[in-house]
Amino acid sequence: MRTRDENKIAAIKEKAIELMVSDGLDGFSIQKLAKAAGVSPATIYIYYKDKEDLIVQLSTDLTYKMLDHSMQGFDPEMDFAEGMRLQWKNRANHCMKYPLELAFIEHIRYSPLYEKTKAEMTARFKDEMGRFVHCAIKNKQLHKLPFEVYWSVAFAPLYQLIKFHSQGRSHKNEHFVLSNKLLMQTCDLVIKALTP
Amino acid sequence: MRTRDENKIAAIKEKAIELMVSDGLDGFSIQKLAKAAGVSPATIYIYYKDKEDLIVQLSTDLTYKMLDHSMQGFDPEMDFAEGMRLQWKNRANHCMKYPLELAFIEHIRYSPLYEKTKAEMTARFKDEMGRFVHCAIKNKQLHKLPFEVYWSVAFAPLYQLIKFHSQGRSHKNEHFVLSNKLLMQTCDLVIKALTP
DNA sequence: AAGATAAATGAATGGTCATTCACTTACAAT
DNA sequence: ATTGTAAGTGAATGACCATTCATTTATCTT
Repeated sequence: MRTRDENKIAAIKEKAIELMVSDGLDGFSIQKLAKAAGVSPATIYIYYKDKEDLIVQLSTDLTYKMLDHSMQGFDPEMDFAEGMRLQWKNRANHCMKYPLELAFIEHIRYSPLYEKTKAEMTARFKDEMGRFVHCAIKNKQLHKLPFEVYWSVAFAPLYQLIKFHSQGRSHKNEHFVLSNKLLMQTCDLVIKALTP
Repeated sequence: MRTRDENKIAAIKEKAIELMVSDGLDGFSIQKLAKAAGVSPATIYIYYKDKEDLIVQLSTDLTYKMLDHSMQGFDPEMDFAEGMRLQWKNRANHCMKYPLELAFIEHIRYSPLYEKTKAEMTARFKDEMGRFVHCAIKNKQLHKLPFEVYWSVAFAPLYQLIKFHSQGRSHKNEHFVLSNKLLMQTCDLVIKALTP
C-alpha cells in the first residue's frame, strides 16, 4: 500500500486558509486550491467529501483550536476578575499569533456553512463558561444577567479590538496597535461594568 | 424615450438583499437575481456596471441609511450618557426594523468588497463621533482612551446583542429576546465602564 | 520479486457563471 | 402619426466551476 503524504494534506489545509482569506468565500475554488497546493483536484476529494465538507472541517478545527487555547489555565471556580483577565490574554494571544486563522473564521462566520461549527462549539464550551458565570454571580462578583448580555459585554469588545489591530496591519496610514497594557486596561473597564 | 420602470429597480434591490441573505455571498448570482426579480439579466447591467458594483452600491446605501438613522436627534455636544443611550436606541431600532438589511451587511462585511463602503462611512461619520468623544473627555464624563478602545467597549456589545436577538428568531429552541429594558440596562453598564 | 492496495493523478463532463449584443418595446417630442 | 431614444430583452459566448473516473504510482506484505 502506498503511504500517504502528510505534506500534501498539510499543504491543502494551509493553502485553503490562505486562499479563503485572500479571495473570500466567493472566490474560493477547489481548482485554485489544487493548483496552489501543488496537488490534483481529485486528491482533495480523497480527504474531503466535497467543498462544503472541507470548509466546515477546517473551520471546526480552527475554531476548536482557538477556544481550546483560550481555556488554558482556566477554571470555572476562579475569581471573576482573574478568570476574565486570563481569557482576554489567552484569546488575544492566539488571535495575534494566528491572524490568518482568525481571518479565515471571520470570512465564513456569517455564512450558512458556519452553523454546524457553531453548534459543536456551543455544546463543548458553553457549559464551562456557564459555570464560571454562575459561580461569579453566587460570589457577588458579577451582576445577575442573561448569559447573552454577559457574553456581549465581556467579549465583544475584545474581538472588536483584535479586529482593529489586524486591520491596522494592512492599511498603511493608520496603525492601531493593541499592546498588552492597553488590552488589560480595557479588560479592567469591562470588569468594572460587570461587577456589582 | 421609454420611461423607466421604478418597480423593476426596486424589485432588483429587494430581491438582491433576500438572495444574498438566503444563499450567502458565494451562492449569489446575477442570473438567479434576474429570475427572482422577474427581469432579464441584461436589465441589471443597465443600472449596475457589474456584479461587484451592484453589491458595493447596495451595501453602501444600506450602511449609510443605517448610520444616518443612528444619528437622528444626536448632537456631539450632548451629555455623554444621554448621547450613548440615544445611539443605542437608534441603532437597535433600525436593526430590528430591517433585519434583512442588517443580515445583508453582515454577510459581506468581511469580504474585500466591503472596504470601499467602510472607507466612505468612516469619512462621513467618524468626525461626528470623534467630536462627541472629545467633548465628553473634556467634560470628564469619559475616560481618556484611544478611539478604537472607546468604540469597542461602547458599541461592540450592542451589535453582539442584536446578533443574539436575530439568531433567536431562526432557531426554535432557544429564544433570546432583546427587550427595550434589557437594552437600556446593558447600555448603562457600558456607560459605567467608560465613565471615570 | 510479485502481488495487493491505497494514494495520487490528469483529463473530461455537465453545469453554472458574468457579461454581451443584436434586437424589440414603449413612450416623449415633434 | 412618425420618429428618436432609452428601457428592456433572450439567447449566446467563453470562462470557470465541482466532481468523477480510468489509470498510474509508491509502498507494504508476502
